Amino acid sequence: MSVNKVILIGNVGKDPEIRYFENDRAVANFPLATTERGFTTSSGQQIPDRTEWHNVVVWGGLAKVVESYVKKGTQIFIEGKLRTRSWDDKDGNKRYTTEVYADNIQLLGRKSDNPGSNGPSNTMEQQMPNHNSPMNQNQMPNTMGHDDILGESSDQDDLPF
Amino acid sequence: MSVNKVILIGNVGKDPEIRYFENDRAVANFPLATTERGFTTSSGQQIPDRTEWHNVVVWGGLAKVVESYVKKGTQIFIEGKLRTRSWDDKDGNKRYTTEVYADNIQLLGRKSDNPGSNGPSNTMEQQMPNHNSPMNQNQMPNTMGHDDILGESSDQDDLPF
Amino acid sequence: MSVNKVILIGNVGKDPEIRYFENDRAVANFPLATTERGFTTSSGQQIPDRTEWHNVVVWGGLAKVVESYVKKGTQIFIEGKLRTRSWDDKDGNKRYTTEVYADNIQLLGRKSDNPGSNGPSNTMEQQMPNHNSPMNQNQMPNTMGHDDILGESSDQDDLPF
Amino acid sequence: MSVNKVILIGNVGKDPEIRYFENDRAVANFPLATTERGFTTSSGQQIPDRTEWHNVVVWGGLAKVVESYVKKGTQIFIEGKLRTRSWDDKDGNKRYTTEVYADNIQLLGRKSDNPGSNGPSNTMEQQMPNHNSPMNQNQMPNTMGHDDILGESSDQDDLPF
DNA sequence: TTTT
DNA sequence: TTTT
Repeated sequence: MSVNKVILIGNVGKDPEIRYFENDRAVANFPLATTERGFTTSSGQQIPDRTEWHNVVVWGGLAKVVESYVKKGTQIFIEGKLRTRSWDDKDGNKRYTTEVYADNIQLLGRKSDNPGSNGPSNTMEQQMPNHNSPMNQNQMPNTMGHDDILGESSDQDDLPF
Repeated sequence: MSVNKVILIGNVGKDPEIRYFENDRAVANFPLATTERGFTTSSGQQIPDRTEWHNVVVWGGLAKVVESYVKKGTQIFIEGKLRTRSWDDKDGNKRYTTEVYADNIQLLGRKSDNPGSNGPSNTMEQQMPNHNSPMNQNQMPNTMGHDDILGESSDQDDLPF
Repeated sequence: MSVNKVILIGNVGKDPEIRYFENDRAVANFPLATTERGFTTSSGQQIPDRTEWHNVVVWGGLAKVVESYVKKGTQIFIEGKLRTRSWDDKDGNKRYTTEVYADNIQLLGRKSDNPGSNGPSNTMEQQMPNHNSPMNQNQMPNTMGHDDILGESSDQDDLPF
Repeated sequence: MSVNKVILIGNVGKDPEIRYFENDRAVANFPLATTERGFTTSSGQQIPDRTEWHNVVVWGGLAKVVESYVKKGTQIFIEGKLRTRSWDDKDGNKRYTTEVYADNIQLLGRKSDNPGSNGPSNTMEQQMPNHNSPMNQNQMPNTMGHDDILGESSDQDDLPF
């Protein structure tokens, strides 16, 4: 009776952080930026570009692939779902963080961008969606303090799209 | 260079709140629940259902349609994008809230579910209507030659979902 | 490097046809109608509603659930992928049919629509995407001759969406 | 009451064909390939890669952007809808062709992949620009406080995808 | 007919 | 706070 789906294409803001748990279970976290192009309204008002940052979480085997192949700057496609978890801040206040749990990741860019293409021919898709373990709930709040600026990316700013 | 898309099907948690601004611009807010079915792991662990709550925001003409036709309990499809905004709490701490800005909403279920359904034939989409040129219409009158009647569908009535 | 995704919400045009193979593998086929609302152009031209028919194919365990719970008239959400297969018509000409291979189906409508809700609490999602078996390629062309009319559905036609 | 959505990421198979009509209306057509990775089944059977070809149709202003920036080999993201049209072949038989009508296209890959990239900063979307009210902008200047630079990303260069 |  |  329900659908909860997120589809993103953007650039990874910093190298993913990977943590391993006792049972060799892994989780990767990284910020992803999507940028909406600005425009000029009919009344002449300039609306600037707007960058949105998404907290991406990846579990299991897919996290290990992320560890190997996703880095700061990588352009990726993500399919996943939204999840908001709560945690207590240092003042004892309840805080909420919304994350994108990815179950499919595609690295974008052409072959010529990826000279060292000798890794696994992996579609990076999870066979079994991870349900929320209790451990999951207890985790620290993450990836809320990125220190990247995507605005300066003159590398991509003169693309027409 | 970017995609930021959310697709949800769920149930509205409470009647939408609508606010109007000076220029007759409207915004609607409501919570939407999506529920993931629980399951039993291979090791026998019971994973319960998990409900996710999404903060939905709707601007402009679509907000007015929401005001008329969406209410607590309504099952809807939403297409939109993620946006995280910050605000300062009473202790001066920066807080973040992630919302889903809807630009397409579809009411689901049968007519009998939607009592107030006498309004405009509105696709509830914030877009230019698509490219139905006359030529297009002529090429494809009714593409595959169906001649049934899909009305009075009391036949959904023994479905388990 | 690739994404091939289809998302549909529509009404099933006729009862699904289910076929079973030797290894208890099942496949279900049915037509699904999506209807785009007509509108009036700025120049006053009337653009009528337009119904699109999709050939939906469902494999494996999901096909069995379809057999039990999907019927003519059912409103469903489908997530799947596009696949075009070829076959030879009686004159020896190569023909092509594009189908939507569903890997997630959600039945829509409210509880009150589904009084007999005693079936499996099934999210109707395939764990393993079906790849194309040779048998698959040899199948007969299907679901191209529906005999339903969705246009007469006065049951849904006065909905505002 | 309906949703008809297609999301593709793939490679353009040949240079788009553009046709112009009397009223300066344009349409672009091109094939797009998506490739599903092969795999080995649990019983040891080798399933090869499988490439799917999609007929993409683009109308209006977006067609002109396609003319300028999309060519054979380009990796693109497409959002659109399915449409099946019929035509009569030379033997008078009715034939059907399913096409993807694109209403949003994003060029993927880095600038260096897109030599002719000196055109308009165009999001290639057939929609009204979204609801960036000034208020919106003021509420969320740069939401999460990043201060990195994501440019000169030569760091994609050893990815296997 | 693309791409990896 | 919804729904099944």
